[in-house]
Amino acid sequence: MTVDRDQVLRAAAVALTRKATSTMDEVAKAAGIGRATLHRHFAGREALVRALENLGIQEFEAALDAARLDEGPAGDALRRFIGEVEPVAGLLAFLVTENQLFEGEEMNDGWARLDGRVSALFRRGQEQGEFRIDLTPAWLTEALYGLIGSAAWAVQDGRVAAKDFQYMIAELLLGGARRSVEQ
Amino acid sequence: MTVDRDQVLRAAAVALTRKATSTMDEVAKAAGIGRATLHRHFAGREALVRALENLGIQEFEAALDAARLDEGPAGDALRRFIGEVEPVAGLLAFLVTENQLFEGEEMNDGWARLDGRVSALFRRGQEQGEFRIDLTPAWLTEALYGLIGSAAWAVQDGRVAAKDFQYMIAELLLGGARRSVEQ
DNA sequence: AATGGGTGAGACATCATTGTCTCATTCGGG
DNA sequence: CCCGAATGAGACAATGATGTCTCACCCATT
Repeated sequence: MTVDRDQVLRAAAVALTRKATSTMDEVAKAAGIGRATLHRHFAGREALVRALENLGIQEFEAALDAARLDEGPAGDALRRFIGEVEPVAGLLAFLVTENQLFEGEEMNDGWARLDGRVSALFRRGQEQGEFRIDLTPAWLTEALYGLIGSAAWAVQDGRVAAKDFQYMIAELLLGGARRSVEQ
Repeated sequence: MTVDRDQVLRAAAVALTRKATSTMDEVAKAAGIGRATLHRHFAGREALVRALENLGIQEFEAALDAARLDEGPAGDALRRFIGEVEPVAGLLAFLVTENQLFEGEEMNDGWARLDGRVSALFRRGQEQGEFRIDLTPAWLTEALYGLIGSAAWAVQDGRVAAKDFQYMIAELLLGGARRSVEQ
């Protein structure tokens, strides 16, 4: 009887990922509940998006933890992270394009923390001689986000196979398109 | 006196790139004209977005032409293209996220044509032994779009320098983050 | 079986945006 | 210099989404 808030959030994430301008009514239907109930759990659309933001940050952080970024070669850590982040890729793509989140001054500082951890991984890779130093950690971080979003979108659209998600992103980000002697 | 339609479109592109949900009133103000005039030139918001789509496709195609994709090494051609596409990167990022464009069946077939030309470049690079073959042309095309969008956003936000736009994208896409013997 | 909390459906007012219209003004070509 | 076309500002109705409320109903607990 009682609605599972977390389940509603995940359904909302799917609906909004598919169409960012979905109405509260569409979100409610996607979650299999009534619009009134949706409003009972989230004061409004704003609150819903904020809750999704928190969920996304939380899962992103969980993926970072599970990937153990500090252990082993930075490239391997990056591969682990991409594998862990795959289930949330669609939600993250939605949140990133929801640029109104980043307009106000009340920007969730969780993003900065996540950016910091990802940047730190790239920096570690550079300091240990594994990554090239002419591409800044900030850019590598942005690029990783962009590739994750692109891959999530391509998989959702059936242009690439879901099973290749981790491989495609990691190989492109680490090795690039150029054929090199190693590999 | 008479409004320059092309100039209005470019102003609209800037406004909508910055905030995808900008109202017609905001777009009009951004273009320095009245809302009534905006409606006189574009029958409605739908028509405006369609016009922007056509503009984006046209400029994208112009960038492809200017880059002479068939000439020389594929990597060099890609670099030229990235340089040429830089001025339209923001508009393209907006159009790609405006996924409602791709819901209806009346999807502008210009996108397929552009995708084809970009994919062909990657395929040529693979056939000539310049690019690795374990990453599909379709994925490399998606990745290129994603990186262009990420870079445009990062530059707009001041996280990376505008002058590095071409270099960052090309180096990452071609060579990847890993340090390799060549380079 | 009785009870109470949570829910779905719908009604309702409110609000923002859109699209259309009018009218005064202004700019440019003849 | 004058006339006409295009513009800006504002009024207006229509539309769609939002947020709130009521009420009947269902299910779980007691």
